[in-house]
Amino acid sequence: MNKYENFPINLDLTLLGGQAFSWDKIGNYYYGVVADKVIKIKQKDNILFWQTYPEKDNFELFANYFRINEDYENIIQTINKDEYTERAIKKYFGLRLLNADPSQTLISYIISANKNIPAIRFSTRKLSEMFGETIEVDRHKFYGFPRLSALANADINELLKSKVGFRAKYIKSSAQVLDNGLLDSINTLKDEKEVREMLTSLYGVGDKIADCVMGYSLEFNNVTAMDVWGKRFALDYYGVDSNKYDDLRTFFSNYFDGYAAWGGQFLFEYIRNHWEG
DNA sequence: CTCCAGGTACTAA
DNA sequence: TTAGTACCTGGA
Repeated sequence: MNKYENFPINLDLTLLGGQAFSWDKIGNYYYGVVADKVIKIKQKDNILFWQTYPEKDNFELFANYFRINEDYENIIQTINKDEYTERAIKKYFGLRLLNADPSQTLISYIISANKNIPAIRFSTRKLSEMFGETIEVDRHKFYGFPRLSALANADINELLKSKVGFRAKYIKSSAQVLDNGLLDSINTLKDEKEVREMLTSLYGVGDKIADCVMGYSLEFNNVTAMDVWGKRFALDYYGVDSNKYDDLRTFFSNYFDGYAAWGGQFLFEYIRNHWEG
C-alpha cells in the first residue's frame, strides 16, 4: 500500500460523518466510492495507508479527495473563535473537509431531501448498483457512482427502483442539465454567488443542497450548509436575529474569516452530539 | 397505525 | 415576500 505521512485526520469523523454517503468501514479499512473509482484507506495516527482502484496508486485521486495541500493547523487556528469552537476542535480534532466528486455529491444530496441518513445511503448505493460499473476490491463488490449521462437517459420507472420516490424527476432533470454543459460551467467558475445560482437553478436543488455541493465537492472554504442544527445554534447561542437561510449563512461566513465551511463542520458536529436545548 | 427523516416546489395570502 | 403544505418510502 501507499503511505502518506504527517497528515492530521480522523477518518471516522471525516468519512462516516455525513459529508459523503459512499464510505464503509470493513475490518481495519475504509472503502469509499468516488465517482467511478474506489479508495481504500486506513490510518495509524498521522500516517495514512491508501490504495486506489481500478487503477492502482492514483496519487492525484487520493490527494485531491483528501485536500492534502490545505494548511490544517492554520485553518484550525482561524476558526477557533470562542468557547464552542474551542470545545469542538478539542473533541473532534482531525475532522476535515473532503473534495468529493461534484455530480456524485449533487445527486446524493438531491436524494437526501426529507430522508434520514440510512435511507440516503440505501438509495445512493442502489442507484450505483443499477447504473454504475462494478469494481471488485478485496473480494468485495463496489459500484461506481452512475455517470450523469446514465441518469439523464434513465427511465423514471427504473430510477424509482432505487426508492428515491418523488426525487426521481429531480435526478433525471438535474442530470440532463448538468450533462449538457452546466457541470463544466460550474467547474470553471469561481464566484460563489454565480455557482450557487447555477446550482439552485436545477430542479430539486435549493439553498441547502447547493451549499453542501459547494462545501463538500467544490472547495468553497467559506460556504457552510445550514442544517437544522446550524440554524438552532445561530439563533440560540450567537443571537442571530433572523430565521432566514441567507441571513444565517451570511452570519457564519462573516464570523469564520473565510473558513465557514470548516468552522461550520466542527460546530455542527459538536452540536449534534451535545445539544441540550 | 402514526410519525418522522440532513429539503424543495408549489400555492395562497 | 412570507407562511403553510404535499411529497415517496422505510423504519421507529
